[in-house]
Amino acid sequence: MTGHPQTARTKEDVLSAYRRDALLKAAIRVFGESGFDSATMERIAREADVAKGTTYLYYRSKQSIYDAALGSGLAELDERTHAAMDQAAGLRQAIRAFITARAEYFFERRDFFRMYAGAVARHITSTRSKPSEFHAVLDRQARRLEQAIARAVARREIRRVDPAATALAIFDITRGLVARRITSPGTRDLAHDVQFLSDLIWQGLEKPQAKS
Amino acid sequence: MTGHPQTARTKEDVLSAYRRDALLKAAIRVFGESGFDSATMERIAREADVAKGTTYLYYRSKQSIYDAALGSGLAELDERTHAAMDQAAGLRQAIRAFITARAEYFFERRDFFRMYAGAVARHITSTRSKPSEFHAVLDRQARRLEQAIARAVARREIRRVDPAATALAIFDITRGLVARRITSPGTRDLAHDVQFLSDLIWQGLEKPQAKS
Amino acid sequence: MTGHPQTARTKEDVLSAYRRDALLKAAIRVFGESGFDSATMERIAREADVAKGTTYLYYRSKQSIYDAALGSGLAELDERTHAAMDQAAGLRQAIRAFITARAEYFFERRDFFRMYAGAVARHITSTRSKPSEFHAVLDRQARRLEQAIARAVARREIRRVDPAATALAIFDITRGLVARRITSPGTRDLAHDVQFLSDLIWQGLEKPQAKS
Amino acid sequence: MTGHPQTARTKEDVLSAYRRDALLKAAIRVFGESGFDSATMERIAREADVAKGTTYLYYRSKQSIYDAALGSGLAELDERTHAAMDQAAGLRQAIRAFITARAEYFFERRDFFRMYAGAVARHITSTRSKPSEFHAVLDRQARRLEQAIARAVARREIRRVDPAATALAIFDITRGLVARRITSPGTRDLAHDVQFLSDLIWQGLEKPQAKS
DNA sequence: CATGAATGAGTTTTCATTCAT
DNA sequence: AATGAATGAAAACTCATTCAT
Repeated sequence: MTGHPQTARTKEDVLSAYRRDALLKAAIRVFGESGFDSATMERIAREADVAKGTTYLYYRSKQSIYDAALGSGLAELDERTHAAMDQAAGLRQAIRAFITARAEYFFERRDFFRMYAGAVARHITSTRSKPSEFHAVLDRQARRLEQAIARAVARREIRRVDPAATALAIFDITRGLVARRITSPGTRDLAHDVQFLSDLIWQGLEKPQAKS
Repeated sequence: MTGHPQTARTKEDVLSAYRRDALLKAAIRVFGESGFDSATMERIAREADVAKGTTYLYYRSKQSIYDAALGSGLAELDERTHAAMDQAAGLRQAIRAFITARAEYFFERRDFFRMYAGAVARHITSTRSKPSEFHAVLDRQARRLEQAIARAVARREIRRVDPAATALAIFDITRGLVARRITSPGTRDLAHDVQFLSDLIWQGLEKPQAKS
Repeated sequence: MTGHPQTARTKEDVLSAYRRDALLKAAIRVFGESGFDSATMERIAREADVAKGTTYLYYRSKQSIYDAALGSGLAELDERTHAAMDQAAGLRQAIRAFITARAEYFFERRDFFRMYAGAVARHITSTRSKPSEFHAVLDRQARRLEQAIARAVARREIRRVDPAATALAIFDITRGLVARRITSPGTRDLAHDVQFLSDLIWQGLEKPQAKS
Repeated sequence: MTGHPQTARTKEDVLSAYRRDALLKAAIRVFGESGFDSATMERIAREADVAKGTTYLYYRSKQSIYDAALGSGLAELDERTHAAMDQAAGLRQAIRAFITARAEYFFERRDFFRMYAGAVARHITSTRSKPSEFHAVLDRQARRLEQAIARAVARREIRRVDPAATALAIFDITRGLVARRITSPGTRDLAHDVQFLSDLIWQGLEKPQAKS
């Protein structure tokens, strides 16, 4: 009202954005370590260096901060995946890009991966099949891969496979790979494993070679 | 020792075994529906038709009944898987048997699958890497498949692949398949999907055909 | 199942009834002293000599124990009022009986009166006009007096007045009387005040004397 | 003192007075709708169009704004009541003026009435008999009516009654009338009800007619 | 003066676990 | 052994009040 017409506003906005982000980061860490139920708001607050009540200034409820944390990670993951796939020439490259991008992202953000894995489990557990924003996001992510496969089939790059089933298989393999390397700290080189899985799938998709 | 004739002892044993089993079945149902944290001892007891306190005569704690329930399902699953694989001639059959046996078991016991999926997530989630009986069991299950693959490599039935990595990929694909069909009640026939995945993997493993 | 087929059951029932009652009494005390919002379940539990959690074995929620406590007092009050009025011959006696019975009940149970007064205020406060069981009970209580008045009008015992409005006025006067004597510990004798108010109303209702 | 010319001081005073008033109005609205405990400072501030913190520049605490809001309404009510009674010739008119003035005021300010009713209940509820400004104000209001009655007795306008008890009865009847019409939106005309109650009391007070 | 972000005490409710019968 | 009443620790969430800007 009196003095800092723009600077003040901005400064506040920056602080506010900083808090939201710190809370999100803390939430990912805590939810990743403990899962939804065992995580406590108190701990999230402490890790974000704010008081318990402050959390509720930024997120309405435990569920809401959970959703936001999950969503933010998923969005970033999505972005990375697309960017990587867009660079790829041909399905073979696309598949490798898909697996690599996701695996790398998850490794950078192990806590997020834990949270993500928990969300998948939660999704399976919950009997009541609410439409679930989460399910929608997963679907969208799989769809991209699916379309790439469908196009490859159309242009006879690979044999006639069910694009959806194939995409999901790649999905599952990727998740499994990451899960394993995160729980049992990896022995070998990640790229090596990615290469192996890419090849496995790729060869599985190739058109049968004409036999002599 | 205090005068109970043999029969009485036996009768008690029977009742006791019956109770343990009823509790386990109830636990699988409840943990499957609600996950570890949201499941309540009260509900497990009620579904097993015993009083809440009785539960603690058979299992030391919530965690312990959880472990037992999970373990019992895993053991049965293991058994089925072996039985099916033992019938198989050649790796191709073995892979199909593996996928089929597990998928069928999970479909018969959806609640157990939910519990299992939750356990996997819990396992990923928990940072503290306690040795974990669960991990050991999973490992043992994968090992069987791994060995079959290793033998196939040795006898040149398939190309030289990393048996462990391959086995785990098949694991993941199977779990993903079941998860999807349980959450989004399937459209198509299970056998069809199993066939597709078996083929995908199998073709991925075959020795490159000699090109003319 | 084994030994005390009837005694045990009964003993438990007695204990259970005792607890419910102790909780109700404690609730009346605490709600009476602090009103709904400021009362705490912890304090109710402590005053009933049970642990906090125990309260929830007998009443589902704070609201529910509040309702039960209020309801039990209202029922007793109602009973007393009826019993007293049934003894009365003629409206004049009935009115006095009504005021006396209620005032005496409230004096025996001051905490209940406090709670009752709070409930009336709550009822006025709450904008959303939910049907409210409470309102219904109050209505029923007023109705009895109203009917007595209506009959007196019909048989020309008193002048033609609106029975409902009159009944409510007597209601309000009674409540006011009690409230005052409870907050400012009375100087004079209760019976005296009751007599005065009865006369005031009664004379207000009498048929105008024929003037000479 | 620090250089503000007189006008500035005044301007500030005006603003300050305006704020205090807006806060009081908002407080009455909010306390009336929700009662003391459920009302929030946040909401009062919002309805007064100031920030939460500002409230504390004008009132020390929630309790203090509550007291001020209640007091301001009571003062206005008092004023109106006096003005109306001063116009009245004779006790009969005075009683009607008393009831009418109060009822009308409460109807114009329903939220204030709700707050007032809550305050009465709060007053009954609180065991600790702090001297209570509120009690004093109520007393003062009753006193005026009481004196009018006492004078009427002295001049033999009415029979010998206890002026205090009578005044309080009229008080209670008035409050009850308003409460009922506010909670169960009235059917009939207010003036009609006021007339009825005035008559009821008046006839109750008249000197017994000489019987022929 | 005004603001509104931050705090943390306090409240209801749930539930694993114990224990007297 | 079986029961289920009792316990109390723990957790989400609210809100009066403070204080840096």
